[in-house]
Amino acid sequence: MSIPPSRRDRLREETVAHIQEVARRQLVEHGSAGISLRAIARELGMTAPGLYRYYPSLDELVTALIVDCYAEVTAQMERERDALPPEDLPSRLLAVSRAFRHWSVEHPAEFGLIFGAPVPGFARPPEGPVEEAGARFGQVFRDVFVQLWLHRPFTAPHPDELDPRLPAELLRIPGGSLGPGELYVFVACWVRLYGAVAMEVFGQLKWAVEEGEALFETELRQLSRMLAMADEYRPPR
Amino acid sequence: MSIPPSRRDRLREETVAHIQEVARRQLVEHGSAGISLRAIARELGMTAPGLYRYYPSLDELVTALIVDCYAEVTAQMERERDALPPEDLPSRLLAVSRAFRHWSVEHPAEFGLIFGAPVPGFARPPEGPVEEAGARFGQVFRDVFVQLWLHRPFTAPHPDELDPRLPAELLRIPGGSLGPGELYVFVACWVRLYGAVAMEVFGQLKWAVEEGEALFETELRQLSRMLAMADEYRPPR
DNA sequence: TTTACAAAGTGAACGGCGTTAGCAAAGCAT
DNA sequence: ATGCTTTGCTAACGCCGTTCACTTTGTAAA
Repeated sequence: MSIPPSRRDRLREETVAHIQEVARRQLVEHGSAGISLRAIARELGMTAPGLYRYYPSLDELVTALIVDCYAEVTAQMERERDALPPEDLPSRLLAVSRAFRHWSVEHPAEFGLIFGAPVPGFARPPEGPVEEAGARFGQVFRDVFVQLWLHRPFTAPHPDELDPRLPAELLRIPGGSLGPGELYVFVACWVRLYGAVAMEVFGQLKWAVEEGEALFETELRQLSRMLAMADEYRPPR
Repeated sequence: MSIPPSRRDRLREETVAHIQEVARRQLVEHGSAGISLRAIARELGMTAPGLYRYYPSLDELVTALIVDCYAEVTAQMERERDALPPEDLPSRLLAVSRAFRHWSVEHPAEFGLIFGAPVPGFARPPEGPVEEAGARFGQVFRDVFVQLWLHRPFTAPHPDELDPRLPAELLRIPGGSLGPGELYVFVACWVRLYGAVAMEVFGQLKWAVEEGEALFETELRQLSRMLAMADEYRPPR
């Protein structure tokens, strides 16, 4: 099945890695709109049309970058999670949440690319590798959440309290044995974390709080209370 | 103080309105990156350099657009608020929240422009009219929230439960007589609403919920519970 | 080892972009 | 009628993504 990579294949992979690297730096320094094939080629000592041997368009390059970023934040969250004992699920939930925020705050351009407004011209199709990378990302928080509920269930709202359209939708989430009420709590928790991080990264929080971490930690503490793990909340470090 | 507008001044204002109108349409149809001076000029029957008599750069035009959008969503929220009796504060809070979501869902491009990732090249300075428009926008939800607390206070977390850095920061918010705990609840509520709307508009919610309104209404209902107005929650329409 | 083929990269060109500079016409006030 | 300001134009510069035709280079088959 797997053919040993020829010399040319290795060279090609190296070039691809080089291109992504330079593109990533341009993303960081000039924003997603500042990624330019000509500038990348210039920095690599080649010409812009040559890049079309590696990507069919600028959009596809940006898409590859999106997949990369998803994989990066996913890996960081998994790393922080795996540094804690598998049975300490409260700590693991706090860890993946904090890892998400840390990566996002330290990579605002990348965060905007994958979690911000999809640029109409730029790609974001429901099929393909972006969706898969996004699914793998979402799995990390979800898995820890489900494990937490299995080992120490919390009290969730009764399904009657949910919008009548919600339960059917929520049950499509691959959430083990969680009921609609618990699935809503899961989504609501993630919405809160996403909201806090997005507002901080996008600079929408400065009117209220300069130090994003202070708000985020308070949110985590309140979330812990909601998940019946208030006693297990610990400040970071 | 106010000089009657001369004929030329009127013409100028009309041209400015025209430009913004066309630019807005381009924003809607092609995204913020698709706004082009040349295309605007083409549609207006003039040439691109002529536009520089009205805006010093494309960035400034986009900035003007941002201010416009802020004013628009603000006005819509105020309109929905004022359609309800001043003493019915729970209904007013629900109304401004729903108005925020409705405007955002129906104007995704505009939402991305004002609430999404700031494009590095594009403007978003802390001074100037953008900040003012943003402040006026935030005031709407905040005013209703403060009024609600004054007339029917809810129980907020004790300041000890907040991150130690938070109270000092929160007390800078012009929030009447609210204490740190109540101010945190205010910010947390807004973060939840913002998070739910941003995820819906940015398409980050589809893995969980197709119908954004269902989640949003459930959030509103849970928020109502938190604000001791659970009995006053009513589904929309 | 020669030959055929595929891959990688180039230069030229097209149309689009924001922006600047210099210039002509029109409007306004004196 | 004279000056000045405002408005808009053309031309140009340097970017950009993308396509096309071409050369060079590496690989594999004969």
